[in-house]
Amino acid sequence: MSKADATTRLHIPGTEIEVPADATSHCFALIDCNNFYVSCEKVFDPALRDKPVVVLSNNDGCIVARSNEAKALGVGMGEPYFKYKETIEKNHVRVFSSNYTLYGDMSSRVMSTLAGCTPQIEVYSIDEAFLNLAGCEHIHGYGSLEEFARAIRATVLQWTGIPVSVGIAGTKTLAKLANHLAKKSEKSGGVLSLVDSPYMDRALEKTPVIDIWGVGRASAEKLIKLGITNAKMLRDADSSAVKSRMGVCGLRTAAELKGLSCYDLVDEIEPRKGIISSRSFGNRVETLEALEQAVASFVCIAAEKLRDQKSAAGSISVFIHTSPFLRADRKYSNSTTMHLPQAGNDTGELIHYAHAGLRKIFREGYRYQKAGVRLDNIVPCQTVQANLFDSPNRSRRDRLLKTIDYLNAQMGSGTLKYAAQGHSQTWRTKCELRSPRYTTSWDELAVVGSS
DNA sequence: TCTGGGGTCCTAGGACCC
DNA sequence: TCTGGGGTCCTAGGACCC
Repeated sequence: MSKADATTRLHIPGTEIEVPADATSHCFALIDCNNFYVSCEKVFDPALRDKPVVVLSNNDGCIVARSNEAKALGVGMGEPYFKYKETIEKNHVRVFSSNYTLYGDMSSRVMSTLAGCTPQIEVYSIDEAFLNLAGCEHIHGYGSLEEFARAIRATVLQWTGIPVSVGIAGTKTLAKLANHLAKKSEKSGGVLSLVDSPYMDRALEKTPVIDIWGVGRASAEKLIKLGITNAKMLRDADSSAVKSRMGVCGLRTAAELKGLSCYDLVDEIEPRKGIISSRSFGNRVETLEALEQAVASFVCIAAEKLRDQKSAAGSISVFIHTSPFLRADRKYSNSTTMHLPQAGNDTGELIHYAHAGLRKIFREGYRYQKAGVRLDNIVPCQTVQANLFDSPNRSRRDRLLKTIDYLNAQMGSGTLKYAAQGHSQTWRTKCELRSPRYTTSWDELAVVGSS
């Protein structure tokens, strides 16, 4: 298919990142359930309507969902419960411990409703999905994308009781941004499209960098120091400045804000590359025996998930750490990875290795509050053949470009990652084949070429 | 003249997402 | 006093192999 060819073509000198040839022809919708966990609770108890409600994390430690009424009281997302206890009691906020079985079930109902609306859907998280809306409004006989999106929204609400917001745009990052604005704007009615929108610049201007999908706290701080405070400024920023602060991810985000799609819809569910089962203990755990018991039960959970996805673990990691809120000099953490002689998913065997790892790291520490276990799957490894160069007199840069041509021709898919590694007093080039999504940049090649 | 070059695996940390 | 859990990807350096 021509689309596959376009997405795998390697970087062309002079541009910062590779962008697929059809990057401007997409139409994504991001459907996001409003206050999802709270909305689930409200479905099952209509008396909660218009009441302030919050849902707490495991161990009732943090607030992980808030109704609009609770948000209005200033209750923060991801904040520890005890900080807001007073506000919550004073305002008769209803408090729920999380019920992930219920949320998982409601999520499947929402997702299957959405799947019935369009042929292509990517379930992005428990409460979000990307849809490919290209051409859909005509198939279903609607006059516009927005009209179609409003119909989807009404269907989900009617069939599941869950209110959703819809953002529509040419890239995933812009669809996220549109969704964000749809949630904030009263008059949007929960649907906002930035496709061919005269308000694009204004929408970007209104969005602070921290609210951009892919920009977290660390990058936001760096961008603000550069004077880049909103999405429009990031879109129009100098690429090399963005690259040096945020790496290739930053370049992709900036490209997506320009309307060049770098992230495609992923509609196949890949097996997990690692499985983590970990828990904070309610109280301090200090003996090896207690930790062994905890680790054994975590391994059981992880091994079951492993068998569910029909994988086998090649290694198992165990980690322990004290509360992250202790003073620096009281903190301790340690971890180890045990390699299995043969990949497996037998609980007993995995517990055996996990315990061996735990004993190893326990000797070095003194007090632990958290313990967990992680399984790493065997990941197939892709290889690039060497012996690409026959003429040793060619300049390095020239040879690298030859390599790119060669691999383009040979592999058909996949892209190269280049890095320079100091070795003796000279530079060494490294190239690894990675999955097709990753791209290289001219900057890196230039460093190698000029050294 | 010009220190070799290509490649794998591992570790560890950082950043981001929900 | 009380601060979640499960993920992905990227970067960089080092050891080691032929």
